[in-house]
Formats: sequence, structure tokens, C-alpha cells
Amino acid sequence: MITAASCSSSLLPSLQSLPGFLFKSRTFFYFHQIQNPQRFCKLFTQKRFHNALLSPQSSVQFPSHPNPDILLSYLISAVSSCSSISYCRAIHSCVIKSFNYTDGFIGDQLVSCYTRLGRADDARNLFDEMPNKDLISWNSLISGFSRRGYVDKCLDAFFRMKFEMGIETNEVTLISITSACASRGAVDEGKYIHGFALKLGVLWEVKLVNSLINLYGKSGYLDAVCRLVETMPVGNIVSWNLMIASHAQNGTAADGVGYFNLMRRAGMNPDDGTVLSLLEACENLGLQKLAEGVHGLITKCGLYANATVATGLLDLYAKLGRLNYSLKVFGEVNNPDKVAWTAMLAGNAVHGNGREAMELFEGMVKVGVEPDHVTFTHLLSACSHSGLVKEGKNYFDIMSQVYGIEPRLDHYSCMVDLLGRSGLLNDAYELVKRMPLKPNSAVWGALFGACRVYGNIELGKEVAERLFSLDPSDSRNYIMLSNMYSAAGLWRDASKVRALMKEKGLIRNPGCSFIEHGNKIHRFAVGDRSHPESEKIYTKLEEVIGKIRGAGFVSKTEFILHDVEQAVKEDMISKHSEKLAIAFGLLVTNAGMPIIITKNLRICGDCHSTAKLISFIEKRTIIIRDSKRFHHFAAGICSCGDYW
DNA sequence: ATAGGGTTAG
Repeated sequence: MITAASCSSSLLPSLQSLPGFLFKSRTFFYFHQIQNPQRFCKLFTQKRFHNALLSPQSSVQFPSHPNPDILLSYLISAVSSCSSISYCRAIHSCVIKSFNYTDGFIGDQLVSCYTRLGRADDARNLFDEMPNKDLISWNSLISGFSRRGYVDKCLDAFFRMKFEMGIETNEVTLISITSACASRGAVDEGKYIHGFALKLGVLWEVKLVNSLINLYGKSGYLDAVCRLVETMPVGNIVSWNLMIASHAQNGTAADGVGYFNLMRRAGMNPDDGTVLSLLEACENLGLQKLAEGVHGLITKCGLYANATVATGLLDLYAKLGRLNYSLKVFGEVNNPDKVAWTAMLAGNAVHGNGREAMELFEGMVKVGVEPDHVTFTHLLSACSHSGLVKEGKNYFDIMSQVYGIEPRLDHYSCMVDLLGRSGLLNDAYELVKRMPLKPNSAVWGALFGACRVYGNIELGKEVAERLFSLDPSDSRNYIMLSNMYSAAGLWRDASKVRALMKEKGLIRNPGCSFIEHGNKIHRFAVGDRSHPESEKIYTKLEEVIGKIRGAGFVSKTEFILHDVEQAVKEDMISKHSEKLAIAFGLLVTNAGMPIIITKNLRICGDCHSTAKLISFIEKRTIIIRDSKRFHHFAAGICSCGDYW
């Protein structure tokens, strides 16, 4: 029998250093389970104690407690929250050796532990050995699968319990399955469960209704969401939040904001879920004013201290082009975690601040926050966006060597972009050829971008073929290839590509630019005259372009797809949506203010040059977010260094 | 103060 005394001889020093230590009582377990599960588990698996527990000679009991089951159960929940498979295994064998059974709730907990860790097979083996499986056992198994998003395994277990074992499911079972369906976009499976819920009559359960709202909202079935809400006998704050989020995610973010106003009128107090849904709506509407409003709401509701909310807010500001606001929010986060650090790093990456991103990386490491694969994706992207080739290569190496993170597709596409940018096309191609994963369109796209910039037609053609076979219906690939040919003066090849596009019925996605003014987003397309201020905008644009021409600048008409007269080309290119938005911005904003524009596609090369010159001549900062990154134009220079 | 469930940031 292990007693407190015998254990303490080996462990006492470390245990006593912990606050709240009371080895004899369950307080010890409880305290550590909730305060520091990691530490708690480490103590338990420390070799000597562990061996003692597992030693066959000592008929092991958990330390002087009348009910070892309780202690063990605490321990397993701690293991669960540590997501460590070795702890899970250690406790499992400990259970077998000490108690010689894994049935009942201990078995349930272990099953749930294994499934949450993604060890479906281990869970299944253990589960199959359990002689007395009840509803809760099955629910534990299903909820574990659900957390990992294993829809098929959830359904399989569902059928087995229901039809083979004859155990009746309850609302908990259905909630687990629907939430898995929602996370994987498995609408049909979700609908099936919905039908089941109707038959079972469990739609009184608000959590089930909410998981269904989430399922339909995430899958774009807004009608189904509304029908569900109309017939719903119950509803709570989560239902409202999901309504807002459903609209924010499906292109009707303004309606989402409308639901927020309704919710307030219904007397509901917003919580973290509400403001997170609103932040999503802001991102889709692209309205600075609204974001500031949500910021105010966050402060008013005391949600600023919530790390998830603060991180969402700083991320939003970065996406709206206000990196200085992001930085301010970040500065106010207490002990930022790895997600907050990474969000700040990512913001700098997309704005082309490579050095700042590197400093953030070093900063987080210094304070002991462990970077993960997402951190490295953004760090590498920062290096590539800022032309930090040497640094990027180094980070790519230490990622696996020091941090044990195996590179994923995102990391490879960043590296290909990084190498390609510095003209190392062969190195980039070699990397693609020898990478252990199957390159996706992001990887090939990065290589193609390098071919385009460096005019490597031969390789470009080859890469384009790969892109066509990966995404035959993606019109962007055809346009990129056609542009590459046009830029090289290979008009016939360019028109062949366009003909091919036409043959396949692919339509070019029209470019448009957006700018916020007076609580509204103003949208411009090429040659657009629909804006009420159109006359003034064109006059302003002519005036500015006149100044630029006067300074000797010639249009980069190679960015025009069509083989037409130079004068026509110049006319077309001078009415690009980016330029119209800039002219509008110059008209409506004060002299000292930056002009912030969003473009749905990548920025056109001529517009890029023009924006640089306008920033110089008009002494204005122009910030353009295109589909890939932010361009900061100031004093005639762009933050992207003319590679994008 | 032992087991299962809805929304959540990079």
C-alpha cells in the first residue's frame, strides 16, 4: 500500500513547492486538475511514483483515500485537458494494473480521452472490451469522435448503439453528431439527424436547436436557419449569436447586424459569442465605423479582458488596414497567448512588415510562448512578403529542427514564394519536386508568380499546366498565363489561352475596388460611371494622371489583356477600378488621412505604379488591400517592394 | 468538488 508517507520520500520537495498542496486530501487532485493539469500529470508520471503505482508487488491503491475512483477520475479529466497521448496511455495502464478493470465511468472517461486525442482505434479497442456500456458510454465515444470531426465514425457508433445494441439515443447524442456535421459541412448527414430529432421530439432542447442553426448557417442554408428559429420554442443568447454569425458568414452581414439590434431590443445582453459574431460581420462588411462601434461595445461590456475577443478585434483591425490599432489592442492584452502573438505577427506579415514580424516571433519565444505551425506560416509569409530570404530559410530550418514542426503545404508555398521572389527559380522548383507532400495550387501558384515576374516562359507554361489540371475551372490561372504571354509580347499565345477559356465557358471575375466613406462602402468597377459623384471623380483622376504624365510617366499597358491600339489601351487602363477609388478617396478625405482601398483581385501593375506616383505627388499614404496582401504606398514607394 | 451536449479568436 502506498501511503502519503512513502510517496512523499521521493516527491515531497517538488510537491511541497506547489501552492495548495495537501497530499492526503482530494484537494490536491482537484486543485491541480483545474489550476494546472499539465503540471499535475507530470507529477503523476514522474518515474518513481509511476513505477511504484505500477509495481505488481505493492497492491496499489491511490494515496490514502477511501474512494480511489474519484481521484482517478480527476486524474483522467486532467489528462484529457493536457492532450498528451503518453499521459493517457500511462493512466490507462495504471488503471488496469491497479484496479484490473476499465468498465463504468472510468472506462467512459478513458474512451473520451482517447478519442479527443484522435486515437480512434485505441478508444474503440478499449470501448469494445467494456462489458457494461450504457448511454453515457456511447455518448462519450460519440462526443470524442465529434470533437475530432469524424462524422462517419459518429454515425457508425450511432447506428451500432441504436440498432445493434438497442440503446435509445438522447438529445446529447444528437447534439454531438450535429456539431460534428457542422464542423465538416456534412449537411445531408445533419439533416438526417434533424429528422431523427423531430421523431424523437427532442427539439425542446435549446442546445440541439443551436447546433442545428450552426449546421445550416455554416452550410449556407439561411432559409433553414430562419425556419428553425421561427418554429423554435426555445432560444437563448447562443441562438442569437448563431443567427448573427450565420448572416455574417453568408454575405448578408448587414442582416446579421440587424439581428444584433433586435436582440438588444429583446433585452439580451451581448456576450463574447455576440461580439465575435459581430467582428466577423465587420470583416465581411469592411466598415471601419462599424468596427469602432463593436470596439466600443466590447469595452462597455467588459469583454476586453477576454483573450479570444481581444485577439479577434486586433485581427480585424489588421484586416481593415489599421495595423496601428491592432498594435494598440495587442499592447493591452495581459499575457498574450500564442494565438494573440500569432495574430499580431500575421497582421504585420500581410502588411509587409517583415522585421516587426520577426521581432514578434523572437518576443513570444523570449517570454516562453511556444510557436506552432500557424505561427510559422505567417512568419515565413512575412519573410517572403518583405524579401527576407536568408531569414526565411533559417526559420524554415529551425521550424522542424528546433520546434519539431513538420512543414505543411502552407509552409512550402511560402518558401517557394520566398525563393522565387529572389529569382532562385531553380531552387524553388527543386523544393517543389522534392517536397514530401503533393503540391497544391498554392505551391504551384507561388512558383508561377515567380515565373511571371522573371519572365521565365518555359517553366511558366509547365507550371500553368499543373495548375490547369488541379483546378480546371479556376479562371484566374488562365488569366495569369495569358497575362504572362501578353507581357512578353506573345499575343498569339495569349489569345489562344483566352480562346481556351471561352471554350470552357469560364468568365473572368470582374475586378472591383471598395472604399469606405460616410458609413458606406463605395464600389467601383472598370470604367464605372454609376457613382453619383462620377463627374468629379473622373475630373480628379484626369487631373492627377495629367500631373503624373507631366512628370514623364508612361502607362504600363502590358497589363491590358487585349491586343489593341496603344491609345485605346491607355484609355482602358486609366479607368481601372483602383484608380477610380483613389480619385474618390482624394476627393472625400482630408489631406492628412490615409486612403484605404480594398480590391477583390490582385492589384494591376499599372495601378500599382500609378499609386506610387500619386502617393508622391499628392503626399498621401494610400493603403490597398488586394487578394494577397496590403500595399502601403508612401512617398513614391510601395511596402511590397514591387513584388507581389 | 467523479462520466455525456450548442457559438469562440491566429
